[in-house]
Amino acid sequence: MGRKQTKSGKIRLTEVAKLAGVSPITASRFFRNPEALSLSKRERVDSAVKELGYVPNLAARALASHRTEVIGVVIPSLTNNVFADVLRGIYDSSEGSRYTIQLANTRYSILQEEKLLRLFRAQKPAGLIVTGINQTAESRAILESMNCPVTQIMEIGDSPVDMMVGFSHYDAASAAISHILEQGRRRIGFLGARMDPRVQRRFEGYRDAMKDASLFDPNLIVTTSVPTTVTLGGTLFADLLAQAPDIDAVFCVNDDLALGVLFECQRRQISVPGDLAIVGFNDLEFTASAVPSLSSVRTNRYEMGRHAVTMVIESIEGRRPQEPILDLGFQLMVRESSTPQSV
Amino acid sequence: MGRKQTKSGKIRLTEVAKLAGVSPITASRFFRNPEALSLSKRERVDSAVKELGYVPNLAARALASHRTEVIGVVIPSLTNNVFADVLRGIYDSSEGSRYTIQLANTRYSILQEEKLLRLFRAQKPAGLIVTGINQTAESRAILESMNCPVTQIMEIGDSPVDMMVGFSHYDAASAAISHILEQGRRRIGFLGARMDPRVQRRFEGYRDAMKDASLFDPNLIVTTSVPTTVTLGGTLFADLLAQAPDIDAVFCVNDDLALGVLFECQRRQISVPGDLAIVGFNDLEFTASAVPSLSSVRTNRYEMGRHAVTMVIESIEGRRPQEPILDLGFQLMVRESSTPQSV
DNA sequence: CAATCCGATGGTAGCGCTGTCAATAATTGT
DNA sequence: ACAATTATTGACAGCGCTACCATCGGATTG
Repeated sequence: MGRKQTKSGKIRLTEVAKLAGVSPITASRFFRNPEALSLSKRERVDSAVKELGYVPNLAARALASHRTEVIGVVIPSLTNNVFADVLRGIYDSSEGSRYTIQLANTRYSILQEEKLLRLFRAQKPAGLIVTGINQTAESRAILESMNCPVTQIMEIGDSPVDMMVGFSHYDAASAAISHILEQGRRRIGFLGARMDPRVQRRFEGYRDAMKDASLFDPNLIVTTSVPTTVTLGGTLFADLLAQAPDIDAVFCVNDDLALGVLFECQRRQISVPGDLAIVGFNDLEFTASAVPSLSSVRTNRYEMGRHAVTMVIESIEGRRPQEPILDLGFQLMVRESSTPQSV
Repeated sequence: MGRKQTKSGKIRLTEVAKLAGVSPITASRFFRNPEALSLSKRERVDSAVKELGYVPNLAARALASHRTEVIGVVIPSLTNNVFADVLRGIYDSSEGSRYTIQLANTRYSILQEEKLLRLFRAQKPAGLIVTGINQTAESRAILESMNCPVTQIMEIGDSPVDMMVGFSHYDAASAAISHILEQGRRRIGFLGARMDPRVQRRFEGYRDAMKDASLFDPNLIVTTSVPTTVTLGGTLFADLLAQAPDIDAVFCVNDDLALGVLFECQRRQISVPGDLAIVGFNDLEFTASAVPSLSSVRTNRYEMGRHAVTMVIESIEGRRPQEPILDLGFQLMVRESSTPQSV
């Protein structure tokens, strides 16, 4: 003790080992499996590490061990608020751990996804988190050939590549429609933008719920492949009104569209919920303070991110979760926009 | 040609070199500096790479070269829409390049920032992008000791660590206030949440503009350190009304707050812009379709991300930009919420 | 035509760490 | 007390690539 690192040379594991009076390999084990060391050596290495301010060289570690401590995350969009929340959960959960998050963005392109997955496979990540359950056959094959835990997020289905965290978009949409029907509304419009597989599932939930009630009508439906915005909500709603002027409710596949509809109603002096009920999806923060407050379906996105990372890490470290499929469910948030006016 | 890789062994650079009939080091140069190869060898290596499906081992490369191809990005928040746009620019710009983005989130903690910077320094990134210009002395020292290009984003100032891309929050806020004053409003409230350095600068812009007009009054100011939300906008506005019932305008440090104010006005039947003008900041998408549409200050966030990456990469590759400071400016978006009612 | 230079190529020697397996010390059962 | 077993520890080799020279042929020059 009392020695200082003054030489120009950087500190390698060897230096730490020398100072601690152990072999390099023992020092190495200190990081990977400290329990395997005797208490005395562990303490000696520990203080040597601190004294020298040693930082492991990750490249060398990866090269020697044929492993990395990277968890790959593949999401389709960075713009979408929804993924921001998931990402926050992912980064928060990874923080305490030794693992690093490597983010990749497919921009909703299937080809891009395949490319990215191939890239990830080449880098041998410790784990992988991918969005959705509708990978192409090719992508799925890559995922299955990947020699690491994989968690699919955002939705759940029958045949996970490995693990899944999400909820049923179909059920969530059905629940929303049931709620609107219970309010006595009959002409329920559907507004959808960027019809990715999950939005598609919400549509199916809507469609089947309407069919079950014998209220299905193609005129009630307006969709587009354009990315979602608040402004788009207004535009689509205008289209919907043109197609079906007698609607008394609208189900929007996300809250941005719902807000756009609300604004458009204000513009056209359509009373909400008097003339029209609105229900959104995702329960973004603003829904609660809109006037009238917007009903929505709460999805546990932050938790989804957290769980996904936790499951992957546990799995990497040999504690694979009992249940590979985790259903985080949803909560219907009934607010003013879909209930009788209380004034 | 016509040979197939069937052996179990993975493809290393050596295999590529053998197939191409060159030495490994020449094959290596093919990736780093193809111009240095003769055309014939370049073609031979190229086809060997393709035939074998060779993928470089990045860990080995990093270990041997003492460099990585990672650009670190340090941002204070993942929740904030503003950073989502910047990130999109960053990821989009990095995509074509050989560089990988490594994202880290300080959650607005100075200590966390120092920790992350230290971590990055240890990993020798090829470049670094950090948020803001108010690093602690310690952080700044780390940045300066970092042996790579560094770009500070979101705002600009006098003494860049290396490079900067951003705009003047002070000027942007001043411009917003001037505009409101031009509308004949005199009692202009200030609403601020999470007073980070940039928000602080906007405040100063507001304060000085008000002082210049001899209209400054502490009662017009409501701020909090709580993270910003739409709901919070309503709450702060209620506080402001209690403090200064005679206000005729509000400048909000971001659009979420502005939307919250708008909703609160709807709730209280305060006419906008009749009784109250509202101006937000950032020009998020929804401002244009709100009723009334919300005036705001457009900031070029996506471009900021793009430029930051480009500047860093150019700099890494020896083409350092002439001007280390890039001012992306802002645009005052004047909309209904701050102009005379046109009805 | 020799002296010089330059562009293209290759040989050697690691980068810093960990996998494998052998060696040694500590512990246990009978 | 002694063999058998289990915890600790270490030696060695090598992961896949590139830095650093050395080399070599050919173009340039006077």
